[in-house]
Amino acid sequence: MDVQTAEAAVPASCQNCLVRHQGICAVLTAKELGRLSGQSRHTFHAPGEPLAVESDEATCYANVIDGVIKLSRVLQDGRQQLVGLQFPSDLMGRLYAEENLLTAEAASEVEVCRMPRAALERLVESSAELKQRLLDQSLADLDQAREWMVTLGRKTAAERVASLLLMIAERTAGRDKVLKGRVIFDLPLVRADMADFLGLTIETVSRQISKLRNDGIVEITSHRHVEVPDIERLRRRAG
Amino acid sequence: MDVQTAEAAVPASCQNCLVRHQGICAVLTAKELGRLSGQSRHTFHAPGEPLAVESDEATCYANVIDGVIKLSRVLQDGRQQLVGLQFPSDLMGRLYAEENLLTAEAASEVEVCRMPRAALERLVESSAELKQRLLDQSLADLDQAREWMVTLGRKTAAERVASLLLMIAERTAGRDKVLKGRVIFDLPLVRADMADFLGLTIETVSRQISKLRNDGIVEITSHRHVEVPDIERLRRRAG
DNA sequence: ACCGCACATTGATCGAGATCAATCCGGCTT
DNA sequence: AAGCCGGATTGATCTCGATCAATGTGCGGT
Repeated sequence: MDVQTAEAAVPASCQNCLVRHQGICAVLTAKELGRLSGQSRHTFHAPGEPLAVESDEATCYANVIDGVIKLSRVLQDGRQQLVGLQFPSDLMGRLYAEENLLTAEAASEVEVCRMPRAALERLVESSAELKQRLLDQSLADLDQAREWMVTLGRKTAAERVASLLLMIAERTAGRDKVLKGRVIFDLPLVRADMADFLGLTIETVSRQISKLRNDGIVEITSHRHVEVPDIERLRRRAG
Repeated sequence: MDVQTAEAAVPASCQNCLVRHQGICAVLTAKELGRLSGQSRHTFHAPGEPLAVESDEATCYANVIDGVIKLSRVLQDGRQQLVGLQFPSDLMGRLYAEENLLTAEAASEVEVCRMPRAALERLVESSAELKQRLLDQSLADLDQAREWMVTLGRKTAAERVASLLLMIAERTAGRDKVLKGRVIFDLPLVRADMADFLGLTIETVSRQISKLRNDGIVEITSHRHVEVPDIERLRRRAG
């Protein structure tokens, strides 16, 4: 009964949310969820649409519901580097930052749940579990960022492209299909984004993908749809 | 009086510690410090000595007292990438990790204060301030790692070397001398380490340093000692 | 003072990936 | 169906940084 009443108290907007039981929402009580959802709004964004711009004032956090968001930094002369991707249930926004350190834009069609900075930060102060969750998340993000430093600093173009496909396959696994080693997914990124993530040019990314295709490591139809017959072979290519 | 008695309760080993009022120790009470110091031991390490090895069991955390520690990952074939540096008052060790994700080794002569994993983790559970400090630290580390992703992915060799000198100058400032724009410091890294941090070769690092010297951006005597007459000029070179 | 060794610099050449330049392809509009 | 347009592929050439190879330099030991 308790469970049912508690669940009944979950706000309607959260009831059938795709990430209700993932990410930060997983550790919130119905009451906390209620408080937060009162100040949150779901918004939808087309590919390329900016959700946050570097050095703008940071006004809100956003929980990713669906789609993929790319995080990037640009140098004065326009050179761009993607520094991370955010998948559903990831929280977008650097905790405690007064201004955005990164630019965030929709990579694919995206749905997010935006909430004001103060609302989340207050909740963090009152919920040790939430704070723990955020600590765990930032530690995992740090691990990932360092993993990419190795990719960017020491891997060849071929290994970089394989590493990216592998990373996306792994983060997507479960959401899409996996049949005894065969992984199927859709790339959330266009070639230019892949190049900006990997510190390469579009042409080099394209050539390396062609090579992977010729070698039977991946099967690609329609530029975005990827099938990996044997994920271990891909892993070996990733260095 | 309270302050004095509290301070008197600070364990002798912490009383004149160089980082007593920095890093995680800054937020600990005399009592907490006492509990922790009972299980801690100061150790000294020569350059090159490993303090933790990738994929070994993680047995302890270590607070850096003096010197610099390099964090790195190596690929199977021996290619190496430094993914971070730890300066005095930084805590070495990935929170909650059962095994080391990175190799840590002394870059210079190093003094650390080692404590068992369980001791620190228990303390984190009992001190919200400590947990907050660790959250702040991991967020800052994440910012830095992403900053380096830009350097590794999109900057030229010349910009990378300038970026590294700048970073070390900034993290060292205060510890060493700064006189109206002129920054003086000692490199904690040999050329090979710099190359592994920047995703370059020793030769390229050396050539770029020579170029900076010829252009009057830096003055270098004895390979390790660096003087930067105008830090802003260096910053412009860093892209 | 000399040697030896580790680290650093400098030079010559090579090659992976960038750049420049055509196509190519699939989805949309008219 | 034709035309267009953004993204992707493929090819030719160039360039930055890697690689290969000496040479230089400072420091500790004898």
